[in-house]
Amino acid sequence: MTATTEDAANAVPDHDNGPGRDHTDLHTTVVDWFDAHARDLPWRRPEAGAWGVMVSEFMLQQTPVARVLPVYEQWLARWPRPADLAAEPSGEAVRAWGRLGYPRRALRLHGAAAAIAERHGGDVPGEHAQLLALPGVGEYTAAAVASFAYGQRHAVLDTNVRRVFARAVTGRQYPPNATTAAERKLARALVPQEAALAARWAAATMELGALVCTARGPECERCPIAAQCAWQLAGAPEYEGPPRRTQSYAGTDRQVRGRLLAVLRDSAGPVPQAALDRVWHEPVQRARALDGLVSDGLVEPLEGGAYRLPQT
DNA sequence: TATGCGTGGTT
DNA sequence: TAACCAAGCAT
Repeated sequence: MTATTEDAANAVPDHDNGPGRDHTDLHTTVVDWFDAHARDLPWRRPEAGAWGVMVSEFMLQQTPVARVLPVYEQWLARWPRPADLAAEPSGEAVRAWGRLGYPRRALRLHGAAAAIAERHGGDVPGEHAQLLALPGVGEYTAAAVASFAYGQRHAVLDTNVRRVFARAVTGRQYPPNATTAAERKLARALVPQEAALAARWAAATMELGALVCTARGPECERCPIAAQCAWQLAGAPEYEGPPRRTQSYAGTDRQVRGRLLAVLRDSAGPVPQAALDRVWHEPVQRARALDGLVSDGLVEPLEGGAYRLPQT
């Protein structure tokens, strides 16, 4: 593969990521900051276990911590082990998901629990490859669970870490739209050698991005590495690059799906077609959205035109 | 690689 | 007040 413009644009100076470079001071500074400032989140407590970590990671995919907290607590109380969730219909997972958004995650978490019960004796696997094979688990989540729950050494590259590295190392206000090979390479180069430290580094860099090095209004005065931050040293230049397009929502199928599913979720039994028809005026889009929910396995059609959450 | 996929708080 | 943003994944 030839070097692309993007690769060149995201190249990191040799003095920052040269192979074998020692980043001990950086690791120490960030991890010490984490020890002093980390939030006390339930999935970080020892009693959460690997299942707690996995549940939290699913819920935190694109959903803020504050909204996850109450649902997480109820979820773990009801389904303390993967097999407990696997024993229930997937519709119960969708219902318990509530308004966290992206309800396909609930379906995938249920599927992951079933796979864990069947293939792994009911225990969340510790191997990255086995985690990655579970529904709803991608590169980030596999690395996060292996790192946080099992103390393994992985590059954990989420949106927070990408932003921290973009600023502190690459000198840009924001990372590229899509994760690049250069970002992955940099993340790997910065992982501490020792596994236990690597796991703390992963959590610490994420926390720094979540609390201090935020997307809007970063609080550089509070940042432990502001003095070494490439973006700060460059004078905090504004982001240059393709517009980071924000997703529209109003009037989309997603909005219609959300309304349809809300009715199903809040209803104990089957919902007649007529009740669903009331959530959206435009019949073609309404039917398309409902079809999509059915084909996604989020909704089950019944004889006679009624619908319900899946019973399987 | 670009797109679809929810929801609600913040600026 | 729209736009932005939030621990991504699957296709």
